[in-house]
Amino acid sequence: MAKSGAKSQLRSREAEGANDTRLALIGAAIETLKADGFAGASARAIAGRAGCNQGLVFYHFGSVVNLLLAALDAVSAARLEHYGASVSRVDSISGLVDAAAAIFQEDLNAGHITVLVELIGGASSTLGLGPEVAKRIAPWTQFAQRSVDASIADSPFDAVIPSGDLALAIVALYMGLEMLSHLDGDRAPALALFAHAKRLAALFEGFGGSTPLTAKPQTPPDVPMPEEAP
Amino acid sequence: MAKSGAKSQLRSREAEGANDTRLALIGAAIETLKADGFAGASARAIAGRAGCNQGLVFYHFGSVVNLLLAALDAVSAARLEHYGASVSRVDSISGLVDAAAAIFQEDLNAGHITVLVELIGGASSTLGLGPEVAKRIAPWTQFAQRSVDASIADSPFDAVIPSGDLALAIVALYMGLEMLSHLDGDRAPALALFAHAKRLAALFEGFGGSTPLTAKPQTPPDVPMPEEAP
DNA sequence: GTCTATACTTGGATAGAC
DNA sequence: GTCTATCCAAGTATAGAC
Repeated sequence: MAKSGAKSQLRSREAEGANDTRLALIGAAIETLKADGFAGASARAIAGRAGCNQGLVFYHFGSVVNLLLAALDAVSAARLEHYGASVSRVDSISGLVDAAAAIFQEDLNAGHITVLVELIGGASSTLGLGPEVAKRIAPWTQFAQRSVDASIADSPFDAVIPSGDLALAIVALYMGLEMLSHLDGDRAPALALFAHAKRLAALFEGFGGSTPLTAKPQTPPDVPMPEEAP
Repeated sequence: MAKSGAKSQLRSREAEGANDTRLALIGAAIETLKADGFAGASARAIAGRAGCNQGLVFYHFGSVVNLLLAALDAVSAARLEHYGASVSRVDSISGLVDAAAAIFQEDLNAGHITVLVELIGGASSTLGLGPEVAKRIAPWTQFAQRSVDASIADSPFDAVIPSGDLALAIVALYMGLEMLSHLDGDRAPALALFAHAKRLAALFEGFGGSTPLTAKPQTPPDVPMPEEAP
């Protein structure tokens, strides 16, 4: 953040400016993690991107790692809110796959998952980071499990695999696809998987007997999703 | 590597010693990537673990990144050879799942995949590393595809999802499960997934009609696997 | 709150002795 | 081929001026 031009005489204005730099640093930390990874996310690189001084990282967050965790918090909160909105009106497997495909494409293009993946990788080198990151991933798997429960409860699916284990697999697959797609810059194969998943979902719905095999069921939501965790 | 004690007078002995340090450095690089991640894999840390001087990293490999890539080559070669031996006598889906479960447990306990995952994460921060890592992952997905082809060709599976896309998903899931298990130190949920996969495989074999639903087919290999890529 | 300046540490890489 | 010594760049973190 540049100097605040004219000196502000109101406490509220000063606090506002301080909050602006906090947000600017968090945003810059997110972008730096996406572009340069954990190893490249230094206080200097982040502050440079935010347009402010390097020392402010330590003034506002105490350490670089704390800033990175604040960045993860921000990404996690924003994405979970968006996921909830997308999935709230889904109550079929193929509908869930549709929503997941759209969400995944967004995440892939914007690099949201990269933030998560880089911090997991960085957790190996920074003492104490692992548990903090794990704490922030839990809501993702919980959300996945709730979504699976809501749209699969009455299908034959939950008989063969518990929703908790399926949620873990979904999150793992999500992260793995992000890594591979990000690595060779080719998003097409990962997106193709969702097309296959949709076909499989239609197949399962056919076995369930509730919906035809080819048609895409767009039933109105009669069972609202539970509220998001705060 | 410690000093070679008595001075060796044979060229072959000297070359032997040099190769020993090369191997020691590669082994130490692998262990350092597992323990301290990409960000912690410095020339000093690796050489310290190998018991030799830091300068030898640059003498033998030119740069730290080159040593890390050599480490990935070593892990990749060793694991692919082992995978090939495990899968070579498999020609059913449930047999493949059995082999994959055993292999995954080994990889998880030994941390073999961590080497791969850390290098992918590090590729974001080091210019030019990405393509080199991608080049070394290709054999893994190719192997997965060949294995899927060999044991699934006559099942209804390949009608709904091409083996190439399925192979990508398997590798992605493999890496994602490694990351999550490594993060919170709990391997049980990932391993539970393989039990579910086995049940699913038996289900598919039942639909295929070629094998009974509960029995594990252990037919001798009549179609040898193709040779490994060099 | 923000900036400049600086102390301290670690890491990549090279030169030269043995 | 290996080691010691060293240079230089980059990073974390703090102190003090504004």
